Amino acid sequence: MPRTTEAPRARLSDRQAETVRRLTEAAVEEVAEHRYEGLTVRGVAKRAGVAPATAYTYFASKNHLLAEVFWRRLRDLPEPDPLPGGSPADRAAEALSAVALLVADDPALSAACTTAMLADEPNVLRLRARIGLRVHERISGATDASPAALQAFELAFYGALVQAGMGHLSYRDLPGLLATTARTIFPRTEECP
Amino acid sequence: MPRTTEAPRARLSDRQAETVRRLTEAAVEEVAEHRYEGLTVRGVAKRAGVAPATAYTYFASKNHLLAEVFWRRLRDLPEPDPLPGGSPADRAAEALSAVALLVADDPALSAACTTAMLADEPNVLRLRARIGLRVHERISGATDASPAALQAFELAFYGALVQAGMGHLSYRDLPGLLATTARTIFPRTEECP
DNA sequence: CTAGCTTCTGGACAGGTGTCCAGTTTGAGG
DNA sequence: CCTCAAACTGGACACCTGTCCAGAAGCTAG
Repeated sequence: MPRTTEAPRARLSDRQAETVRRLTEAAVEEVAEHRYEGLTVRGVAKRAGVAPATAYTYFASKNHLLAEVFWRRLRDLPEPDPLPGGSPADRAAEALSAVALLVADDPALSAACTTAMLADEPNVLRLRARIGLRVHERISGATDASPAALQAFELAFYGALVQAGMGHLSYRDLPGLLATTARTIFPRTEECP
Repeated sequence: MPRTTEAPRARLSDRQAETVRRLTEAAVEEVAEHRYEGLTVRGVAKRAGVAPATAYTYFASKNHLLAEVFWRRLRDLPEPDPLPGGSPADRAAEALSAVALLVADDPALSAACTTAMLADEPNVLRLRARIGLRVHERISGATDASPAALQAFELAFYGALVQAGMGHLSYRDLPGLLATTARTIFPRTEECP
């Protein structure tokens, strides 16, 4: 009986996991060439050397596929050091900057992932929940500020991510922006009685 | 020569403006019945008593149509009273709560508008720019806090809107959440020396 | 080696999308 | 009342999407 791995749909055999990996890699390449609009599941399948029907076995749509790309990168992101140097604000900003920069090397990819993540589909929804949880863990692990401050910063993070995904902000500016925002939200809590 | 009105595409005659109005109204009804996924431009056209080709004359896609619905409501929203009672935080929260609640009466509609607003299409992009400008005006008009605080709150607002659009937050909770967030971000500036 | 499962294939399918255009209706100006 | 341009119609079009399934190919246990 074949081994299994964590998977986009359920449990996968090694062979299936490899197919899925090739598909997600091909998706990254396709999006780099054709951007979000130009990417099709059939195109990704072709590039991955796989029949379209096979791709659809694992991914219900291109949004599902791209969301999986983001999720895999986030999953593989090492946890931030627990309480390293710096103020609570800096630690929080750093913890989320890493997430914001996950796909920042390729602008087309980051835009595509953002769009995909926002899709209203069951599979995307499931991935989004996982991602949201991970983000929440990262930020609450990075600082012990008040829940209201944490929530405010988390909201601002998603706002920034969406703005960047829509092209209103550059991904490269996100770390700086998050740092400024964190300093606006967090340190006051300590300074004021 | 017929009068013209501000329009989704360009300048419209009275007759065209009426057609567009009927289409946006029909869209609201359709989305209430069939939700975002079930809405089709052809369905909206039928309900509005108009040929599909006519609908496509004014709206390039269902996202464009739904974004227009949101934009029209925002356009018709009265400006917040300039500096009424309350702290800067309360004023800011109030100014943006009104925006968040624009489509909150119908959950399906609010979700649909959120999804549509995030689409990567030229027409939606144009509307988004207008809406972003309007939001920015509202918040900067409501308080004279520092630019960093304003930006932080604006980001949090969009974050909250997206979370609500994705169903992670209830629209009804947004005003309270925005108030809490505003109080976390703003008043400190004044209270601390 | 082979039986029997798992995985992949390739092509057909129904449905939806946005575009186009020749032809009809509408209504304002003369 | 008539003219004529603006606005709408309806149906055909090419394309894309996700689903399905019968059969081929690949692996693994016996």
